[in-house]
Amino acid sequence: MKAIKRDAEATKARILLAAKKEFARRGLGGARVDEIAERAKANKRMIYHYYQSKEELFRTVLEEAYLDIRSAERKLNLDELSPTDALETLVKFTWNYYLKNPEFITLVNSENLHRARHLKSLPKLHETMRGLVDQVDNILKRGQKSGEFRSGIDATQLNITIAAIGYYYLTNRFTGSFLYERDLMDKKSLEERLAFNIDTILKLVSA
Amino acid sequence: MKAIKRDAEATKARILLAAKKEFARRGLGGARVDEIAERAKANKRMIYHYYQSKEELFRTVLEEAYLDIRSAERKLNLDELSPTDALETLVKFTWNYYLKNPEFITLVNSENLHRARHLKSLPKLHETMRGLVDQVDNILKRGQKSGEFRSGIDATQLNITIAAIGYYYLTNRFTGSFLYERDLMDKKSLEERLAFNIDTILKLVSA
DNA sequence: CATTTAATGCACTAACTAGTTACTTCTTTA
DNA sequence: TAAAGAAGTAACTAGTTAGTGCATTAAATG
Repeated sequence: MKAIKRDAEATKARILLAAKKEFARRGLGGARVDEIAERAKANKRMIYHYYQSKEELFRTVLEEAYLDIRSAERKLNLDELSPTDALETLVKFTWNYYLKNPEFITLVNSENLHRARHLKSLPKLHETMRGLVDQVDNILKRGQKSGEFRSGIDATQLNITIAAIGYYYLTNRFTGSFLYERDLMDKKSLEERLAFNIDTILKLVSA
Repeated sequence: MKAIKRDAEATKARILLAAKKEFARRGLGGARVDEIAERAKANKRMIYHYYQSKEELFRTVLEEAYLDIRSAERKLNLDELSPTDALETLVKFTWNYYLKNPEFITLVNSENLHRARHLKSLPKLHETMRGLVDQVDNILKRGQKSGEFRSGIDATQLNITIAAIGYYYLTNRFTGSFLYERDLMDKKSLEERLAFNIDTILKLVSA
């Protein structure tokens, strides 16, 4: 039975969600602890009670973000699809995940600005990541066997490329929309980009 | 004849260079004006004398950065090369520019975190950018005519993709090296990535 | 050489920010 | 039901940071 006025778990979760939004909006350096407290409808003291420091809170947010995207990825069950379908599904998924979770991109950018300092204390993520590369490697091998794909494609490079063509477009949507003088985020542009990305990847692997 | 102890131009330039480095290292929010002054071996008062505010200084740094990459791009004289060579040259150039000027990437990231707020007061950049897209469009048209390239390729999408496959790899080099458990920045990895990128683009356009 | 103009330096402030202290209020359980 | 422990609050601190006022010094000009 949950308490109404006092619920540690709920408060902790509210803080985490608020932190995710604030870190995504302003980056680690730009985020304000007071702002996170206000968004979470919690007292600032509670943040330090549950998460010790701003950096530790960031670390937790980052870990959650990576675990979430990888967990969603696993649910795709790519092994059950044909190699070509599997790859197309992965490209679509990656694109849509970035689109629906824009905070993921900002968090990763922020972490890279800090030279992956926080990630380094999260060794659990290695394994999760290895799984993804193995999965893509598997698709590639199946595709080669069936004659759909050419041989000699590096799974890590392909993975990076699939992420890159979506990530870059979305992370640079503001400067991009300005410089190319078109709204990169309207419905038509987004559909066009996704189609282009699928094309890029399929042409890259095809025999 | 240049003054020795007082040289407005030199001081101004030193401040700009120092600001570029500091903004690239920490982002707009994380950069410290005192640090810029120290790096520039100038008094903080001089920064405000020449650039009015931290944001105005950032704006200037950003404008310089965009003008510099576009100016370097123009020097490639892509129109004098065969379509395939021109495209390969552009992919190589983009990659090497990012590699040698890592601050460009960080500045762009920072500007996107701020929703391209500063860029919006720099209308001059539009024209410079239009030139680039036209140039790539020209290469595409020549390639289609010669039968090397397929038709129906959007120049803006291609441009974005050429930037994306290099940019993503390099901006995420810290998280990437950690997650993929390999040093993405050692000589061999960099060469491998460039080769993969050239391959990706050429397969994308080929007839 | 004298006067003006621009460059430079020091010391300051007003606002902000991560983190803490000291306290109150609620919930659980022996 | 009393006591202990956990959840929550408000006000504060110590340090930092962008931006300035004002005096000084060097170069330009007539």
